[in-house]
Amino acid sequence: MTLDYAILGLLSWQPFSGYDLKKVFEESPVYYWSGNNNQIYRTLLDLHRDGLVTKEVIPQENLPARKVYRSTPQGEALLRQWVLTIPELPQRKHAFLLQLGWADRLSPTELDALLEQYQEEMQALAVIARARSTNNPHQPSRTTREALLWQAIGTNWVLFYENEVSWAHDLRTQLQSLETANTGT
Amino acid sequence: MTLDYAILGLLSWQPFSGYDLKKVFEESPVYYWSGNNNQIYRTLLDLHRDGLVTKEVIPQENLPARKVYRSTPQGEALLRQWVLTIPELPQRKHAFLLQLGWADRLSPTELDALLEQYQEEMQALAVIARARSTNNPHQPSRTTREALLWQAIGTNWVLFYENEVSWAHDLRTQLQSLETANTGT
DNA sequence: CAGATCATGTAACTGGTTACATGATTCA
DNA sequence: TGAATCATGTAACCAGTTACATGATCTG
Repeated sequence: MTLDYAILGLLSWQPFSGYDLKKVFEESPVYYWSGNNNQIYRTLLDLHRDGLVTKEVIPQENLPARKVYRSTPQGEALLRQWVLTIPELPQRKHAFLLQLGWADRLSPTELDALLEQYQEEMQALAVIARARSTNNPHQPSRTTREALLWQAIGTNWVLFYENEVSWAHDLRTQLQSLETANTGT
Repeated sequence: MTLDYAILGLLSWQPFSGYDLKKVFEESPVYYWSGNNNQIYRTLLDLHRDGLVTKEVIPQENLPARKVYRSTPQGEALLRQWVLTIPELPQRKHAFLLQLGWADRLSPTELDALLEQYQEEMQALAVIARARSTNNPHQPSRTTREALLWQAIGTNWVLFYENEVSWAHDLRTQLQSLETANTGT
């Protein structure tokens, strides 16, 4: 799994509490996980048990104590080791493609409506991704190189969505010309 | 979940046994799942229990009986309903991007090696995807339109990988020019 | 003789999601 | 008054993977 490394990375940059992390996961598209408590709190316990992070308990009046985690040298070492690891292949779960595969039973109008909706959703996500890649507080830029890297990560998401947009657009025009070819005869 | 619809789709096209389906999932990149028995056999039982498919048991000498499934009118109706459903957003699990986010602790050589490897892997997958999109027995083409749709599905995968290739390439040249800018001063 | 292919299936586990629980404080 | 924010955590569940088990037959 990668959630532990994702958290370890963030903690190697800044101290965070579980609650903070949850918000990072919710707000940043790079951290694709559904900001869900369960895993975050449990991984923090694991990381702490393994000596990869330290835990500082900060009591608060009338609120549960904040537990702030920081990475240790062992954590840093493990992180560096992971970063050098051979790259994992990106995985896509593209249910819509399967849906399309059996969409020949739809009328031309129904099919185009489906694709139009998809195209618009992807367009919207591209816009959001572009906006967020420019101003995102959840990414470090301690050096020019690090800023460039995070810039590239943002760009990757933008390109991904834009790719889908133009693909959907192309398919729609292809379908349309096929339609006119059929009726025009 | 979508595995049930994926199977229902295939069965609406051709009769398949669990074993057949397993191979389809293994061989086709569109059906991203790891051709794993457990889920396939269990979904088939579920689909049959719900009257969406029929089961025909074909005894064989010295081999376990083949159980061949076919979709029923109810299955076809449910499939059509699903196909009309609002498109699900594609999900990416891109661990490598996270890895990159913390890769500023690597030397320029280490970092470039990582990206080079990624680029090559994506290039290889693009080639495979392109080859498979042209000759794939696991996709129906009962009409021109259906053939076009499956063609588009294949193209989507190719574009996805090619997109990653050019992204990685761009990033590498950016990093390199940053390097020479630094050392050149 | 070892390993692949045909064909079924089950057990155990990991990863991830949703929903629940507590309880004070602030804001509309 | 109802919802959001701060901050912790647990329970129950679903999806998906790996590995195991059987046993004949074919291929290198």
